[in-house]
Amino acid sequence: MGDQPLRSDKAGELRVADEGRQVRLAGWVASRRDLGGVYFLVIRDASGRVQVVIDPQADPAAGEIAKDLRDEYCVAVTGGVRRRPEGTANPDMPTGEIEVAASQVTVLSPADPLPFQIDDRSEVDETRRLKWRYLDLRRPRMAANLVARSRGVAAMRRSLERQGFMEVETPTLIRSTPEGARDVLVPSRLRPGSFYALPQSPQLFKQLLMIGGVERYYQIARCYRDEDFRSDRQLEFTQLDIEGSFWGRDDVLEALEQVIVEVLGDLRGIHLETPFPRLTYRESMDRYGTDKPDTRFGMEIRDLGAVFAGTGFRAFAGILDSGGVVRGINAGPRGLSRSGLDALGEIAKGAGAKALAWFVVEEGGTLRSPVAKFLGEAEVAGLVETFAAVPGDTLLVVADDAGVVAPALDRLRRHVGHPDPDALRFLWVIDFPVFEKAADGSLAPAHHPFTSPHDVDEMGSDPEHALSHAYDLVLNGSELGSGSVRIHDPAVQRRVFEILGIADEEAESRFGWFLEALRYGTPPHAGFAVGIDRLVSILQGEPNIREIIPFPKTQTGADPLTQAPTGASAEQLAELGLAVVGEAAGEEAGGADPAG
RNA sequence: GGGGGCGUGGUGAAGCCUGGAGUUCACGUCGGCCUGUCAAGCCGAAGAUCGCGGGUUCAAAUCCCGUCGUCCCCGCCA
Repeated sequence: MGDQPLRSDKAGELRVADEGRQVRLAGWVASRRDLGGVYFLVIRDASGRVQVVIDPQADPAAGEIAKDLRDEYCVAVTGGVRRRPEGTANPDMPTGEIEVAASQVTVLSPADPLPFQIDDRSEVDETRRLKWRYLDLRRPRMAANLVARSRGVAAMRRSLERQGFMEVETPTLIRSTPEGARDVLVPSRLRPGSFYALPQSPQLFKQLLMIGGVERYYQIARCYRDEDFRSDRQLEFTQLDIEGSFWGRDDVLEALEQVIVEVLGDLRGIHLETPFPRLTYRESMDRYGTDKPDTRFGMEIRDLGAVFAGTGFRAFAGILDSGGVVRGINAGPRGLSRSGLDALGEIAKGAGAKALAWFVVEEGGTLRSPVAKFLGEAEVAGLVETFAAVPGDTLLVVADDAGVVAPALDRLRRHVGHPDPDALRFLWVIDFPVFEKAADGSLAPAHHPFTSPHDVDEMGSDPEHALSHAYDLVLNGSELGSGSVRIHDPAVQRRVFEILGIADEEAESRFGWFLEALRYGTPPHAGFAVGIDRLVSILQGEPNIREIIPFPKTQTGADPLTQAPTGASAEQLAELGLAVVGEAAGEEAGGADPAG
């Protein structure tokens, strides 16, 4: 050994062209087959795997070591590359034409019996995978996901560097600006009783960079939001954050389209057509009932107001008279039983609708439905025509306030739709409203208060209809990210705070440092942030972002591997001027490392 | 905060509804045989407080209550 390099070649890269070469491999024992007079090993490293043959007759020493090898031993192998004997090539392996005849085998590090097998043959309980995540990362699925993530991020950097962006880091210990999501707080030792927050996004810092003359900024930014977990949400996650000066919305969208094209070219080997479709928020709500439509399938929402204008069906008439809407989708040929249709009704109710009216189109254009008897001939014909329905189609109709009908039809549509799992439908949703209506009917800001409204006067006079320069990127029904044109005029910013009900003094105390910055010649600027975990998880066909994160946390914020979070020692708490009180105080702070 | 699913040798599953001896299957582990295998094969063995606590019962993996862990969804995520 000594000065000799541990490895001369990567296991997965050996080919027939290497025949006759002496090579030195290092990797893990992926499998060992003992045929009684000859051993076959499969050696795996990050590049792939290759078969190694050990002949104890020719090499008694190597044979002795091979006898004791077990799965996942870390080993070094020296030997000659040779073509496999006639008829023994393995077409399923890229290295299947050759094998390495070992002359020397060294155990670099033995391995205990494994808590689960290193292959993708069976689903292993996720908590177990996370507890031994370093072993899970050796499995093909996770290894491939790490590679995909790395290549995706590299493609983003490549595209942005080519477009003249500069990567700048922003702090992760920042002032808390309690808006939106809950902050993750970090206590300060030097100022006991004071706290930093971890950034929910680099929002204000990237705007300061614009004021600082950076003009084209990007960052692969870790973000923290202390809200409940979902399959697409973790306590910490990663965004591609970008911002540009002297820029408008279309500049942002076009720059990002180039980034996405670069990523897809690398990860999927396809060239996406640009520009991506753009829907206004209004259009998206009308056609799909959501601001993140899955356009991999049709079933668009149709408005039936004209069909039922003056209807004798009192349920519909009453709703239309009081300003509600009657809308529906053609769910296509479902062949559903009564109970299946009732189950759809439950889905609609679960989304807030009072009822679902279903119609099955029969031969001759008549409708089978509990409410068919209330409808006139013209209404039946109108329904069939509006949905371009053919016999066998199931029509699902909801009548209520528009704000109730949209989510109900959205949920129904997603439930009955059959999206092509291989399709990738990127689109932009633009012109979001400034405010969205909460469940209780009150108006709440839909975006952060630095988002530029189309017209700040309209924002004050007609808040319900005011639009903002905010936009989202959507892929296959998932929100990948959002951005906006920012306010660069301090006067406008003050008006916006005012309209949002944030008093001058409050704005001053929370954001004074930022408002002052706006006063020193702020360039018009706009930007965006893309959820990298979400993007890669969809491209990898993974059901959740934990598969894309090397060391994720469980739904309760725990890490099964390290057991984080833990309590803190009395010494740590004392230094920080903190005391644990209430129920939490009863729990043992045993996990803390007193040596800290 | 709410609704739902899951928890059975090291791993994955079946068993649970309809209670009756820790029963079954595949993988892994350990030992033996085997000189061209590649999810090697064949033979044999070991390995479990059925997540935990309580209750019902003559009897609980199974039924009930609680609890812990985990996953999915609603709320929440400017």
